[in-house]
Amino acid sequence: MPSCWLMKSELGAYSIDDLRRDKKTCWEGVRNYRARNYMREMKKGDRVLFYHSNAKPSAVVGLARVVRESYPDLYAQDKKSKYYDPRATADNPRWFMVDVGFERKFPVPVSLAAIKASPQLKKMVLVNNSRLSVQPVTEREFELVLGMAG
DNA sequence: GCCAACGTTGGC
DNA sequence: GCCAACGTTGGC
Repeated sequence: MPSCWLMKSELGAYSIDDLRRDKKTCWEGVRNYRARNYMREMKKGDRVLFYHSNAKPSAVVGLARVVRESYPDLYAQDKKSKYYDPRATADNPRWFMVDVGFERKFPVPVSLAAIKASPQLKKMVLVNNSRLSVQPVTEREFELVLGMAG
């Protein structure tokens, strides 16, 4: 059984509509070790809740799927990139990314407020560590969120 | 290795 | 725009 994850994107940076248009995208720019480590655990076919942060309201807005397993994030070695990190080298890329493909957009987003209000979702990482941009989701949590999306 | 200072994330 | 929570950096 594939694992489940939640990945955040700032609404203004890259939205579910952008992913629907692009069909798939590389998830560059993650510069947090925990988030990076989770991406390295991802397997092709894993399911992803796509979350908009800095949105009104912030919400899970759709589904994506891992279509390529982790590989070096070369933006870290590109001086012109805003994701440039001088410590990243060809020998030790330091940062990694995955590719995710569009699956579907929810007709009704599942807001953070709704998730917080659900007693069954109290243990979601999203509720307890609001800053982690890539996080694991249990099978049950995943299904519950899907159910709330109608 | 501790911890203060600083920067970033992200909800509100 | 504010600020709490968290992560990172760097002096000692």
